Amino acid sequence: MTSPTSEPLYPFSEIEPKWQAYWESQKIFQVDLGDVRPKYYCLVMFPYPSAALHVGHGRNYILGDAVARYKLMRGFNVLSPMGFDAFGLPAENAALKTNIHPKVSTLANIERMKHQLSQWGIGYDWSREVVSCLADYYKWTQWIFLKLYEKGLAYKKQGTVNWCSSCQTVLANEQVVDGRCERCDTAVTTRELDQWYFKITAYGERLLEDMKLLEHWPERVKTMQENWIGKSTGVEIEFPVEGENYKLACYTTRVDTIFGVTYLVLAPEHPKVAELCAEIHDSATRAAIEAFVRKVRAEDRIERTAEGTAKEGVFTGRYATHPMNGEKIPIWIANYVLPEYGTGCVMAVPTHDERDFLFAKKYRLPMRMVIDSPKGHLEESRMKEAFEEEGVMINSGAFSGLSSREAWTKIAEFMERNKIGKRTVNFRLRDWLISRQRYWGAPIPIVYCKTCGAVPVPEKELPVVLPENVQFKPTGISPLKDNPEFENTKCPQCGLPAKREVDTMDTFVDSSWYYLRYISPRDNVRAFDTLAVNQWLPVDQYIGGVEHAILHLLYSRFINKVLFDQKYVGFPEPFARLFTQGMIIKDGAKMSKSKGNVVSPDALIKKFGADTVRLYTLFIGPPEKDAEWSERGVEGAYRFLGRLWRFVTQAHDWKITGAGTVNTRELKRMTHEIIKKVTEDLEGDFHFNTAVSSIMELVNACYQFEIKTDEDKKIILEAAQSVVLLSAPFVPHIAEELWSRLGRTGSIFRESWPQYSKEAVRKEEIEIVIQILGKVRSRLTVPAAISESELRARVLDDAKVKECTDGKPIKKLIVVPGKLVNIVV
RNA sequence: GCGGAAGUGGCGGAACUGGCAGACGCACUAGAUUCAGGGUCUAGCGGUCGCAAGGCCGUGGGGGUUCGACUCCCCCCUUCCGCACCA
Repeated sequence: MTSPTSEPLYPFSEIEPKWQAYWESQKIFQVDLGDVRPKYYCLVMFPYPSAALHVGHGRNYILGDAVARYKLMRGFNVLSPMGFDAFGLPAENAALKTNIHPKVSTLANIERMKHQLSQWGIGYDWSREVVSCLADYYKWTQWIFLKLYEKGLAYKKQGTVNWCSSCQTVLANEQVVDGRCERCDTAVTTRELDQWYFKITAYGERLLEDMKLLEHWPERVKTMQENWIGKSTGVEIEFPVEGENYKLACYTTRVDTIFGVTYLVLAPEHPKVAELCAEIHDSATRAAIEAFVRKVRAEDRIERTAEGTAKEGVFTGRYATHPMNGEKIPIWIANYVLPEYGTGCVMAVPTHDERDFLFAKKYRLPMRMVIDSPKGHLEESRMKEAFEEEGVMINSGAFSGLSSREAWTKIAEFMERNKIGKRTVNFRLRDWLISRQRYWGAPIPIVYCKTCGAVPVPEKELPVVLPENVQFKPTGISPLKDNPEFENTKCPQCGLPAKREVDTMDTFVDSSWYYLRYISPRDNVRAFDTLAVNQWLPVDQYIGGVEHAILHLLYSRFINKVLFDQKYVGFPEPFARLFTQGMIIKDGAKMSKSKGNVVSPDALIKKFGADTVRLYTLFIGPPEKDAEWSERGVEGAYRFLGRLWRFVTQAHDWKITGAGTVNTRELKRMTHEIIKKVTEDLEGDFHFNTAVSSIMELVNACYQFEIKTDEDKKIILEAAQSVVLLSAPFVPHIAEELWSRLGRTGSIFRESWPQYSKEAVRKEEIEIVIQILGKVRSRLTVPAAISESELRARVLDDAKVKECTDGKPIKKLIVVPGKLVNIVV
């Protein structure tokens, strides 16, 4: 353990504040949007302003900063902005305990975070800071709402919604994780409420389709979005109801099993349930059905939709007609059919659907096999589970004998010709519920007028300012309801007294467009400047946590597409490249205050300096993977920086006196080799961990060098300069300091990234591995330019080869140029 | 169940397009330093047999392709993540 009283390995505590102040005074990160250099928009997901950052949060900012600094040195005009996703529940909940207004605590947290970020040496263009809870920002969030409203993409409807009893507000589907509130982990219940939605379902197809454009997004994120959107292709089939003049529509993806339908099932919420039951004259049966419907509707949504939940149902006493064979099909109501997916009515095929199988077994409903397994015929009476695979059609009229796959299309076509059904597409994606019954959010810009109805607040009257003097105790009704000054207004259309919408918007609306605002953050006539935005976006590199794979990233893509359709932006996707970094784990768990495993950066920075924390964070492992934080590892990084410091200062004074095991030519070659390696690591998927290890190798090699000639001085200086330049994006403070100690003036971030010379990288002599039957038996050092025939001769002449082959005939000699020779005997 | 990612020393992890497995770091061992500690430097560090030279085994398991497999193919096991009664 490094003792706190020991001398520092290098004067980090002096140089770090010095260079941080220098960067600020030199405006290194302030961007002139009109600069001639090619643009590079490097964006780190803006954080919620929490009280204190830990090293896990740090990884995010350090990665982004390393990318930004690297691109700066590559000659790009780099935009690296930062802001705060400042509305939201935590501040409001804290306020209930501390009595400090959310605005006050949020702004204080922002200041503290900014201080921490600057201590880390993270460079941003702070002149572009956006704070989503300030009126000059949320004014435009409200404007976005109006843009959706104009196109019918924001609407209000009564429906079953997720309710968190602890947060006292509704939640979007995306915010319910395993049946629990994403924020507070309380089990989510349901309520019937009249709420505002964004019609994201209208964009389901395009959100899916345009994933083709997201070449540089992680596969897992794309897969998660794909699953969430949940597109399925099937057929909607109409079943005439006996004794009625209407039909029940069923959605199925397995139209090939149509001849196996032995009953229909309605969701208890299906609109036709009441109508069907009204015709039932037996009052006891009717009462039983009504009781069942009431019971299921009252059930907890989450429990009801869990897979293991027992299937229950009642027979309605009514029948439908099978559209293909005219059979009489009983109509049931059951808990396992969901009202919101498909048509809320399912054609049941017990033989080929496991859920229908279980239900049919329980209620002794008939089954009919219509697809034979390729492995042999199955008897309905002996089946233990449904056969859900493909096979050969049987008992299916004219379609018998076809493969089920073939029959699928033929039956669908037949149905379309005969107007029985039509092919349709279904999505699992639901509309985005954006109303929240809490205080700390952007008010929804709608006014309710007795004569005009719901009227959008005109753009000119934005922002609808969130009043500050509000009792925001959560009651399940928006606290703004208790503020007559806010609620009472005049109808923008007729001027008569009217009431404002009192709900606020989901904070994910705030964060779904902030990346546009950074381009013209102080513009008070429009949300963003289309021309400038089209120049600067899509974002070249977006960096953030994978926890936003669905929520924020799907919402942003959606909002961007809405703006694209209205020609406010000229690009269909907002983020060209996405990088999702892994979590930092401590003692096997994610860092959190409640677990008490939080590693605070403040003490570490004090003890080892920010560069050490940065270096270790980058070196800890592949940035996209989770990694376990280790204090020992931090010390290793610190020791390396000490070694780097000593090396560069000694190299400058020509004091390198290593054992001389690395010669002049070799050191030059290594220098260029490592410039190449580090550059490739950064150009690829941010392999910072291997980039750092390469730099370590070069420093190690330099310590093996001995300066004897003037040429040696030149070479060691080149190595030293290269090491400093290459490490600058990772450890900017020490790099600046060493750069200046090497006699250079000005910021190292105004320097160009080093270029390697192909000439210097080339080896004159190479070591060839000699394998016999794939096993390494010998090595041979030969000139790099050696001809193959010459190499063969040298190999066969090798003493070790002669010994191992021992007169055995050589069957084959495989030569991999520049690498190895394998001898087959 | 479906989908995704992964499995390499005591640990974190390297390994280009099939070509020397274990780079770099941590931990550890021994030694050096007028050496309390820390720091620094030198050497060692997958397993196993051997005094050594060297041999054999080794990238979750089992098969296969190949002159050659951590890498490609087939089967299986395990872990993590996402979705999940979506018809």
